[in-house]
Amino acid sequence: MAGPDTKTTILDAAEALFAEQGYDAASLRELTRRAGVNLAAVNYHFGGKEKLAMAVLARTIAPINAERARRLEALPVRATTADVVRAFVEPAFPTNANCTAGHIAPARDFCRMFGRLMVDQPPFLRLFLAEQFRDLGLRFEARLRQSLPRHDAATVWWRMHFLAGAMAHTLHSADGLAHLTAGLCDATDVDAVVEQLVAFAAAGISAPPLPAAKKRRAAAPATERRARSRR
Amino acid sequence: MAGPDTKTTILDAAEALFAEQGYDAASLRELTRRAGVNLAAVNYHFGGKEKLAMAVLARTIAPINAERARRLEALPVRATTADVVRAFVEPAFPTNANCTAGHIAPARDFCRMFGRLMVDQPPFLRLFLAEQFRDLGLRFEARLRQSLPRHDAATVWWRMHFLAGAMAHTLHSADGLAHLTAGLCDATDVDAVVEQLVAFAAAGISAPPLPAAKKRRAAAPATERRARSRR
DNA sequence: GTCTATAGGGGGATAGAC
DNA sequence: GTCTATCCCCCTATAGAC
Repeated sequence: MAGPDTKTTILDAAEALFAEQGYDAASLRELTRRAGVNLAAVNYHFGGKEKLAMAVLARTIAPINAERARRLEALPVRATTADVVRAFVEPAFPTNANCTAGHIAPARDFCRMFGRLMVDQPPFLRLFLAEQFRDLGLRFEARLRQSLPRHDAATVWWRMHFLAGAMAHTLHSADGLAHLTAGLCDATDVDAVVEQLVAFAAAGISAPPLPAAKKRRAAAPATERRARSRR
Repeated sequence: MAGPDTKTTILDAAEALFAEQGYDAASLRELTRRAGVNLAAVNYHFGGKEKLAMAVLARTIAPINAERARRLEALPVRATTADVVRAFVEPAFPTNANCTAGHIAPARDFCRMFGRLMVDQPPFLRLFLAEQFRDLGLRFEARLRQSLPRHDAATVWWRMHFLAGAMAHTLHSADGLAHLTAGLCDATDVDAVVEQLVAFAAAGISAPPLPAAKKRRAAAPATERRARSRR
């Protein structure tokens, strides 16, 4: 009998089902059927569907954020932007190193679940995730600005936002890209994906800040574009 | 009576409701209640909830993709990466120019709807969106590689994928960032947001391709790695 | 702790009158 | 084209036996 306890069994099944279908479309009936536990067990152990979703997320987020904080602390004073980005991105992916180091369970489906629920928008999930990330976000913003002294805060926040979107999309549907490109892009090589994302985001965040947008006029004279901009 | 026909009324209400709640959570009952039309009208005019969602998306995507194709054609031979990125990004946002040019109706809520349904994952939506984007994706990939002759195809596809994630996240929840930063980032200045996204993505896509990753050291002392940076 | 049974409330779709 | 009424499905949550 390979038997983790009921609570863990439910968490594992919820992770897989939320990954596939998102919060709203996933039903407790299918979940408990797959897990081989009774329907009522979810309410007994977690107190409802919403609390189950938060428990699933917390189980994944807590060790990831702890690792992010640890790496952030460990960065040298003059760390590059790429170092800071890596400290944020790498702990969220099941790389070989993360799996052997143990702070991520390799077999689980947390990856797609995480990316999926990050963009799912039931109000309680928005609030829960915002709360989980607020402190860490502030610390990363500060670190990024250390490495990019000429960047203003708003620019750094916008670019962190872009990174979050790229990361969520990659966590959740990298296999979609593999399919679209007929295997040219290999989503199973997690280490390579992380390297790509870090390189992309570090370069994007490091891009020169926009000229204060007062009379912004985009750079190159393409055939015809940008009649003007206001403000 | 300022009266668009029933079909348009339903499309507008669906756009708003899908934007708020996503496909699964939105119900036809609430939708028809808000629109002030009868519940049965949805099935009469569209043939079901799935077909309604595709109609809502098609109404938004068709003019956006037409504009993208037009701008892509109009690019000079030696267009920069930023030009190509801009041709992809700008038509999807309700900038002042797009609204006055008329290919986007400014008052509508297509922005959040589009970003929301782009990451929603009912199978029929995945297929529908993939079909809508395949051709255009191929043309953008070709153009990007023209501007970046040293980039291999897989690298360009990965970075287009990151751009898609950043764009979807921005379309759907830019206001979340405005809230998180207490107004420091202004999501209502669409032109500025587009400039930020173009600058970020152009720099990210232009980053040097990774060294072939043959013997990338995936392992390293797991406890304390990455003391240094590569460049 | 675990199960069965059921309460109680949606949901999408459709038939048929108007 | 539009409306009412209804079918039949599935959902979450809970009460109460074991």
